[in-house]
Order: sequence, then structure tokens, then C-alpha cells
Amino acid sequence: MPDGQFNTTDYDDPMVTRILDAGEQCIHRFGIRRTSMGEVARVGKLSRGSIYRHFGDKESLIQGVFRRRQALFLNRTEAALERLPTLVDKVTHAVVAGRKDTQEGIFASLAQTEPDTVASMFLDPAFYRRSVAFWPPHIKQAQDQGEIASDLDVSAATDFVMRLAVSMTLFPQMGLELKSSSRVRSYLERMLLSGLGDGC
Amino acid sequence: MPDGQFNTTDYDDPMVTRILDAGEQCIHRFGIRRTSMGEVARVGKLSRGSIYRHFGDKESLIQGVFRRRQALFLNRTEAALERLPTLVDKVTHAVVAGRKDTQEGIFASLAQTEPDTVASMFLDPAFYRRSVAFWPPHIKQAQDQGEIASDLDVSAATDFVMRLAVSMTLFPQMGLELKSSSRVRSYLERMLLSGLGDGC
DNA sequence: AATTGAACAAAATACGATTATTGTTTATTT
DNA sequence: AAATAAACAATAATCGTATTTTGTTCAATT
Repeated sequence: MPDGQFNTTDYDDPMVTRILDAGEQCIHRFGIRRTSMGEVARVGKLSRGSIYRHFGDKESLIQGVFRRRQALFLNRTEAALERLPTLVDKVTHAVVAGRKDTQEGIFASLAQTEPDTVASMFLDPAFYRRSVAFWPPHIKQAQDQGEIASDLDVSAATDFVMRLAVSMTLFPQMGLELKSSSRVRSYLERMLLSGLGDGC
Repeated sequence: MPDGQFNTTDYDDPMVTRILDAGEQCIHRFGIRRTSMGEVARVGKLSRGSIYRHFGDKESLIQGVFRRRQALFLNRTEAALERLPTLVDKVTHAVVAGRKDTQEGIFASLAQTEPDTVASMFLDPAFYRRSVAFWPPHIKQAQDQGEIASDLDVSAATDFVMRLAVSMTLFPQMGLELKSSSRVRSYLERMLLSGLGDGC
């Protein structure tokens, strides 16, 4: 609120937290379309004016809720990945966690009431921008450890990892049955590291 | 119409062709929602009864239009692939052709009026079933030619090819800029054949 | 034997009046 | 300073009703 822009959201501000909590609760219960700013205010026990102070409009509030969810997902994932030794383990974890989030979280409930909206979000390239920025350090580390080739551009490797991760999250089954995390891991170990080549 | 089921569509039947032509034209102009069976009948200069004879309901007609489009795409693609030497060339062609189809064909006009519907179709696993069945012969051929490893399950390789092709069609850019077909080719050559490994 | 055209009830959609929500402003409270 | 509450015009959602469309049937036509 200092500069009149709403680009960055301060997750430490207790008022912002209350607004986002209430907003997320409403989306969870009613969906986006049937969530009104007045209802969010009532649920969060605050005034409509405060919401409009922190988020310029309804669109920004909704966006804020999903951005926070995604940030939380990335933070938790990052923390988990730090404890995993290989890139294969990391991508496997990301896929399993991503599936769980889409099948159990706010997306699952939204998919019940507004499936088309969810589909549009999942196909929006902007949805994956933050996740793309997430991988390069892990790619570099895998290169340093000799797990993957070092002659490869980091952004190219990131692109590839993202495509595999997104594909396996959006389509749990695309010809092969890749349900269990162990199957996901062995599939990724093969495809991620060698593709269709013989690996040597 | 012989057995009362509408599972298989006879693209040689001139009546079926007229219905599908009219249906496709209506979807193209008005979208799915604003296309009525009466309008399809008027455009195709036939009776509503004939449509209901060949397609049980509106849903089946719409499905029929898209199935024919997809069958046409697969036929054209198959014909083109037969003239291409390597799997890399084939997947590259499929991606470029797939992008063109989604950006210029019936999907492009539908995306204008009903973007959410198009998004839902693209995320429906059923949408890719026929395409999945399309690849195994080409995989086997690539294995015979020594382009890709022969120790790999054909269905696993198909799954991988499909994931890459679908991903690159749905997301022309996912970190990397892969606009021109030459860039698509060199990207696929690397990722498809070696993944992130060094290839040897 | 298939197509047509017409009739029909049931379901879906379009329409217009009414109500609710949005986004802004202001004075008041914390 | 920020949050609140109330007022406000503009926009959007809702609701009951009129209209269209769907899906079915059947006698007439090709």
C-alpha cells in the first residue's frame, strides 16, 4: 500500500494474512464465482474497505490467494529438495507433491464447482513462471555432482525438467501407468538421464 | 445405424459427411454452445431427423466433428511421417503440425468464443488416446534402425514421446524459446535421445 | 430403406426486471 | 496511519417467465 501498486504481497502483514485466509476459505467453500468481497470481509471479520486497500480488486485478491498457495508449495518443496541427493529424487518428489496438491488442495475443490476455470489456469503459461525460476540452482548442482551432463545449457535443462514434471502432474497416465512414486522415480531415472538413448 | 450404436462413424457415408461438414462449419462460426441442431440441419440442407439418426444426440455430433478432425490430423501426420527418416524428425513434425492445427484450425476459433471449453478438452486424457496408439510402430522402427535403445519398453518410449510432443504443443514456451521448427528439432534431438545425460 | 417434415413434451436457453456486488469516496473510529 | 462503516453509481448476478432447442415419434416422401 505504500506506492499504490499491488504487485508484491506482504505475507507477514497480519491484515494481509487475514484477508488471504478468508479469501482462500471462501474459494474453497463456494468457488471463485460465488465468492463476494462482502463474504470475504464477513468471514475474515474485517471491512470491505481494508480488502480494497490491500488488493485493488477482486481479481487481485483471487490471484493473491493462488500466488500464496504456490509460494507455500515452492517453499515446502524447496525445503524437501534440499534433503534429497539427486535430481531424479528431486523431480520425483516435485511430481508427487504436485499431484497431491492438485488432487487434495484448493484446486480439487475448485475443480468440483468450476472445472473449466481450473483447466484454464493449468494451461496458462504464467502459472509455471515461478516454478521455472525454481529449478536452475538444482540443475547446476546436479551438473557439479556429475549426475547430468555439464555441456548442457541450464535453461534448456530447466525447460526439460519442467516439461516432464508438469506433464506427469497434469497427466498421471499418458500411455504408461505411473501411479506409485517408485514407478515415477524409475521412469524419471530413465527418461530424465538418458531419454530414449541407451545411456552410453 | 445398423445396430443402433453410434460408436463408429462412417466417414464414407455422404450423409454423415454432410452432417459433420455442417456441424464443423457451425462450430467454427458460432461455437459449440450457440450451435443448434436446427442450424446444423439448415446449413447442411437436411432434416433434423437425419442428424438424430446418425448421431444420437448433440454431444455425439460435437464429438464426431472433433474425432473426424483428429482422424484427419493423424492420417495426414502418418503420411508425412512415412517420408521422414528419424524419430526426431517425426516428433518434430508432429509438434509443428500440432501447433499449427491448434493455432489455426477449429480450436483457434473455438478458443475465441469458449476458451474454457478448449482448455478442458486439452486437459482431458481421452483426447490423447488415439494419438498414443499412433506411435508404437514408429518407436519399433527407430529401435530397429538403432536410433534409440532397444532395451526400452515400447509403451514407455511411447509415453515419453507423447509427453514431450503434447507438452511442446500446449506450451510453445516453457522457459526456453522454442518457436522455429529448427529449434524444436535440435531441442528434441538432444532431449529425446539423451535426456540430461551426456549421451555416452 | 433412408430421408423428410411435422408434432410433441421435456429440457435448456434467452430475455427483462429485480436484486446483489463491485469499486470508489467520505467521514468516523481505533 | 490504518481500519471501519456507510453511501453511492456502475456493473454483474439472479430470478421468474417467454422462447427456443432437444430428443422422440410417426406418417408421408424419395
